Amino acid sequence: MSWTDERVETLKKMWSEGQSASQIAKELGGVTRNAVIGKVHRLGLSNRAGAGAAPKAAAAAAPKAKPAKPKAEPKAKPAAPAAAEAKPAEPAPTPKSPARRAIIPAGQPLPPQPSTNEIPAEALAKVSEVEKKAKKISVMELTEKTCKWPVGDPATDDFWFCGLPSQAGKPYCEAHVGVAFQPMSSRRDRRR
DNA sequence: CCCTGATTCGC
DNA sequence: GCGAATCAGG
Repeated sequence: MSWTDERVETLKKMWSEGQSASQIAKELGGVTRNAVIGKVHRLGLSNRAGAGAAPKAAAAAAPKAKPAKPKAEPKAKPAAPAAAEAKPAEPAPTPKSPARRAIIPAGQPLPPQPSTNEIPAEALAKVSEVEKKAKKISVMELTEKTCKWPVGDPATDDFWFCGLPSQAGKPYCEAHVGVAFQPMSSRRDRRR
């Protein structure tokens, strides 16, 4: 398979939508997630741009020597130029917030329950976006791999669980993890 | 072990 | 340019 305009278009679209590389690969067919990621990088959209892309520009290119075990001596580490600008006003963070009363019946552990604290508009937007395509599964269908974020009022039939694929070890999907946990300041970090 | 994206490097 | 292999991490 080759990267036709159409396929690239789909790739861009899905990537900016937050789809994972494997999902995109599956959708396109004929390619692996590696191929997708590789293409994403070559296209220069490794960073999920599109909307609230925080301009984390000029990352200090630590002039540290890497004593590690270099397979091959790289020529240099050209710190990315990172021309970050274009800051489209973040669309209003979803005023769509019907009176949500206590979710979760009588459970004790309930990490979520936003509204009290300020959650990044981006995170909220992400959640509402996710809730639209949530699988809406019942409690019976929850597994180790499904997001267990409850939505709606348990007292009504308008209650379901997100059900989207959760990260290993985490009870929620990426989006819900974002609003469930405050300390999400440990991300975006150049490895190696 | 499941998954994620990131990077390298032979092709 | 491509993507498998590899790596780093949740």
